[in-house]
Amino acid sequence: MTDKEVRVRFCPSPTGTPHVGMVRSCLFNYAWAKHCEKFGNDEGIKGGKFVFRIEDTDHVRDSEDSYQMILTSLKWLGLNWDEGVEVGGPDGPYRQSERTQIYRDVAKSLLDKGYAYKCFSTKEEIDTRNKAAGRPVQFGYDNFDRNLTDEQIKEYENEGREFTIRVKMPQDQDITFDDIVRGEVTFKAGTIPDYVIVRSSKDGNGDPLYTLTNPVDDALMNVNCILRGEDLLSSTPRQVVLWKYLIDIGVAKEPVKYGHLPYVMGEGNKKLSKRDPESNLFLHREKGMIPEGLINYLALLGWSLSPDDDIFSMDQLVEAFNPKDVLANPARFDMKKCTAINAEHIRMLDVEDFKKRLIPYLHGSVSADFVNCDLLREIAENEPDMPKLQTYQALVSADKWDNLTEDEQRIITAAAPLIQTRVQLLSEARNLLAPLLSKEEKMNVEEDAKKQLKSGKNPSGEEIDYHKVIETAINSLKSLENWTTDSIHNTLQEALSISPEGEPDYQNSLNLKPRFAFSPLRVAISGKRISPPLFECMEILGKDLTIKRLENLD
RNA sequence: GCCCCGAUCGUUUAGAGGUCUAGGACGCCGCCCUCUCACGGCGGUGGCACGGGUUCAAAUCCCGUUCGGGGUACCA
Repeated sequence: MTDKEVRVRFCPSPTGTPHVGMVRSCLFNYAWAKHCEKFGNDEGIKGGKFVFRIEDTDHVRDSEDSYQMILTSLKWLGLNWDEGVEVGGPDGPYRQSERTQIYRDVAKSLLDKGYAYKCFSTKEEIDTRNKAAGRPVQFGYDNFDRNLTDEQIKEYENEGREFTIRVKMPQDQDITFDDIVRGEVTFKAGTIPDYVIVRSSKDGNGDPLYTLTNPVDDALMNVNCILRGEDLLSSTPRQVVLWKYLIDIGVAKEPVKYGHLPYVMGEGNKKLSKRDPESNLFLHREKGMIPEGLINYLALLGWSLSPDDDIFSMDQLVEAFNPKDVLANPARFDMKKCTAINAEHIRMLDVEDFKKRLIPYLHGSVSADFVNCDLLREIAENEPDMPKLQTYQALVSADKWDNLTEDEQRIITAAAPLIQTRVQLLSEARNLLAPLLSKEEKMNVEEDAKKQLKSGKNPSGEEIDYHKVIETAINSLKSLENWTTDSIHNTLQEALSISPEGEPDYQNSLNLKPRFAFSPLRVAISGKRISPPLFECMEILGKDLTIKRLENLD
């Protein structure tokens, strides 16, 4: 079975808020599994499975909230797994906290076979020996207990001393493996000391550590392709060695390939940390990144679809993706480009789809009681590691369209096509839609909009005050029966503006250039310098409200 | 200290010895379209870290240097 499919996995530790680097790793694993499933890999193996396992062996740092958030994230992004937590599979359970006995058994086998040994040295003893031998403290463990005699071991055990279990690293040969992303990587012989796989205890049943649980589970779950972060590159020789031992004791069946994905960096040259806002997946979501946009952008970090096309769908990614094409050098997360890519995907959305995705971002502007996203920001800023899970989940919850009033539905339906090219992030819709959703008869004029309220000159040099423009507009609109965008446009143009080129001059027009004619109206209607198209806005607002707002402009 | 990884416009990416006076995208600047803002269209800005090799020929291969990153945990 395992020789017929490529098996990859994503195995985060549930610590803190999901971040973009983690998502990118997950994405590439997902894409490769799906690619192999649909198109086969380079060796003609057709079949791919994506396993999702949780590595919760660090009881201090792990949290249930974090686990739930990871689930929420992957579901939101559509990165569905074939085997793993929640969905099950042949090699469960998929949470390491439920697999402790498995690791103990493997550790025992390793000990019996002589691939691992009991280490009674304490940290202090190791440091003391290093100091005495003139070695720096960073030298680390000196493999001292490897050569303990049976008598010495007995003696320590009788004393009741605690011991860890360490894996023997070959000291006389280089360790080489072929990294999918980086090519051949070699670690010099003798540079890696024997390492701990089980925490200290008196009976050898201490907590198993990542160094053991991770390779053991990969072996047991028949994973044959490991795509993971660059931070794990230097622990790979240890795993390469352990993997050989695991094959010998029958835990692993076949060799495994490694591919180390480059870091996602923040500004400058520092790794994107959990504290950086742009690393926080939920913050991106709150700002109105859509899954399509975020996935597209993240895939672009270290990979590209083609020389001249930056915008692509998950299907295109799956079809083209191959980890051997991933670049080895780290990439910086650029919010501007990420936002621009998101904007492209927003524009590609079906307008019905677009308008519904807007709803969670209109809190405060519509009647229904939606999630307060400002709370999310507050949480993220103050407690990046301890977010309020329920709040996040509320944002994920079902479509709220039906909770809107009929009037709100009407307005949003009419306005959605007007703003679709005007937002890069869904959260920007709120500002654009606010004047349309509001029933205020007098708009509060924003500071930079006030500058638009200036006089214009007509062709004969006569100065026309904006009050005159508004008054003329009101008079012409009052008698307008057919309240549509086109008729409003025609009416106002004939009353205020110069006639279009080639047309006869208007008889009773103010003869202003369009920007002088219409800017004051925009300000009266929206209170803003920037708004959706003016005449459409007027139609949506209706005649009464439009005229009221014009009358109430100071 | 030791080990490992990396280096093309501001950012990202194309480039696997000649097609490169280095291409695309985002950003930035300008112009056009235009009721504002966008969208769309057109144009511009801007880069092979440095030094040695190999070769008729190097962004591309090799070696150094520099700079950046990671590891050197009873974290993952």
